[in-house]
Formats: sequence, C-alpha cells, structure tokens
Amino acid sequence: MHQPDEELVSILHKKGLKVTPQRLAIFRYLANNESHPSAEKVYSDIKGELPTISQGTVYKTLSTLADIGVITELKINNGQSRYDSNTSVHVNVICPRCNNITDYQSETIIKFWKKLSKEIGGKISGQRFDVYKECSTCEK
Amino acid sequence: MHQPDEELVSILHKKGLKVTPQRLAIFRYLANNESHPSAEKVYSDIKGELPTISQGTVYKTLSTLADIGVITELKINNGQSRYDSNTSVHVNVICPRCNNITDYQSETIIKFWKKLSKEIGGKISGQRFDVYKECSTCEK
DNA sequence: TGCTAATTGAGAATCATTATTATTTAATAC
DNA sequence: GTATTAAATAATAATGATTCTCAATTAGCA
Repeated sequence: MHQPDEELVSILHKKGLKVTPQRLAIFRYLANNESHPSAEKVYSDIKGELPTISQGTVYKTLSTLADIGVITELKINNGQSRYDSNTSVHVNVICPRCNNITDYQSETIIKFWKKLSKEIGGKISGQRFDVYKECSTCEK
Repeated sequence: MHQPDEELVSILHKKGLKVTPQRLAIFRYLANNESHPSAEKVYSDIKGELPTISQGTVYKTLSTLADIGVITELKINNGQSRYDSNTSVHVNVICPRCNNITDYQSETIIKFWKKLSKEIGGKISGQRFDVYKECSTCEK
C-alpha cells in the first residue's frame, strides 16, 4: 500500500485548503477500504481514531474530498451515498439486495469510455457505470 | 405516439395488480415525457388530470411502476429521484448544474452492454450508465 | 349488486443530509 | 515561539425527499 497522504496534502495546498487530521484520517480510511462505505459507516469507524469527530464533519469532509476529485460519491437506490477512492473509469457492481458494491475494471470499459466520450463530445466532467447483480452472499 | 395503456394493463393483470386511474395517468404522463421528471413534478403536473391525487400516491405509484419494470428510477446527486419510461439500455446525459437529463442511445452502447454483461456474468438484473456534461442552456 | 382485498388520500414520521453558530485550530506573519 | 486570522470543526437544529400509518374508497370478481 502506497502513502496516500502526499497526494492529498499536495492537492489541498493547491486548492488553498487546510490539511487537518480529520481530512487525512477520512481519506486514508477510504484509500484502504474497498467496501464503498456510507457516511454513517465512515463516522462510526473513524471514531476509533478521532473520538471527538462529529457526523457533520464527516459529511462535509467527504463532500470536500469529492469536490477536489480524490474520491467519488455514489448516490445509490436506498437513499444513501457511498464513497469510493477509486476515481478511475470503472463499473460499480451493486447487489440490489444488500447494496454491497465492488468495482469492476477491464479493457472493454476503457475502450468503451474512449469511444463513447468522443461520440457524445462536448465538455464531459465525469461518468458513472453501474451494473446490478446479486452478490455471492445474497445468492445463497 | 402509440397507445401505452395496453402494455401497462397487461403487465398489471399479469402481476395481479389493479388497474387504477392513478396508475394509468402517471404511466401515460411519463410515456409522453422525455424530461425525466421528479416525483414532485409528476405530482404537480398530474393534478390537472386528477385533482385529488396525493403526493403519497404519486410516490407509491412511481415505485410500483418501477418494480414491475415499465419505468426506471434514477437517484441523482441532488438527492431526488427522476423517472424515465425509456427502459432500454442507454446513457443518461446529466447536466451537473441544472440536473437536466437526456437519453443517449447508440450502437456503441448496445455492443458494450452485450460484451460487458457477458464478461461480468451471473444474474444481472439491470444497469445504469451516466455521463455528466453541461447542457446547452447552462453552457451559456 | 355485494363482497373483499388492494389502493388511495391525508397527514405524521423517518432518515439522510445540510445549515447554523460558537469554538477551535492550521497556516502565516511577526 | 507567539499573535493573528480565516478556515474548519463540533454540536445541534433544520430541511427535504421519501416512507409509513390508517381510515376511507374502489377495482375486480362472485
């Protein structure tokens, strides 16, 4: 696992934002977490490291990190947002039962995105590809 | 414009659900509407036809129509759901400023979906492809 | 025409998220 | 190091979309 802090610190400086323990901890947590946690999950897990952090700070920090582009926010069908430190083009494989999310990446997706973005044209600022598929746990 | 009622009535019968004026009106409204309206917009527009309809009924009806697969629900980043009677594989081109949504369809997408669903495998129950791009109105 | 379960309408309740504000703190200058 | 100051945080209230509850109504069938 590489050091994610340097990247974040450099971007925060570039944007004129402060480097705070809350921002570092939440970013680090997501960088080491494949599970696309909700804000609530981030809050309850991060309290081990920062016991006095508030829910509001978690929400604002996640939103800030998404604004500067180091994480992505996914509003899913159960009404909550999930957060992902994988900012490259990929497919979110979402279990329609338990809302577990895993990332899927392949050449097919990269090529499709190249072709599609050219086809659509204009100032494209992002994309999101979801596939709904029952996870192995729910299948049973 | 073809008659959308027959299709809906047949599916409702198949599922053992009742054919109500509310369900017909909301489905017809969406079938003739490209703009991916919110529940609130559906409610305020449908009141012209059904003045006594309640917001709760609109929400429940939209959810029912999505459950039986005749419309799709899109939770977007401003926190609301948008509804679309286009249930074929397509890309939602979403304006990140005003949240206007237009559908984009092409061979590229059809081919990609065939390839991707084979690649991922398993019981896939749906998909959603979004592209964020400023609409012509917001560009100005 | 009457019966019955599903649906509707009205309003209360919920849940995730956002806003407010006083306090604290990171970053910069001295 | 210490002071300054604007930005960030913590606590809590407020919001907004959606869901729930339940009595009244209605579609579908006998």
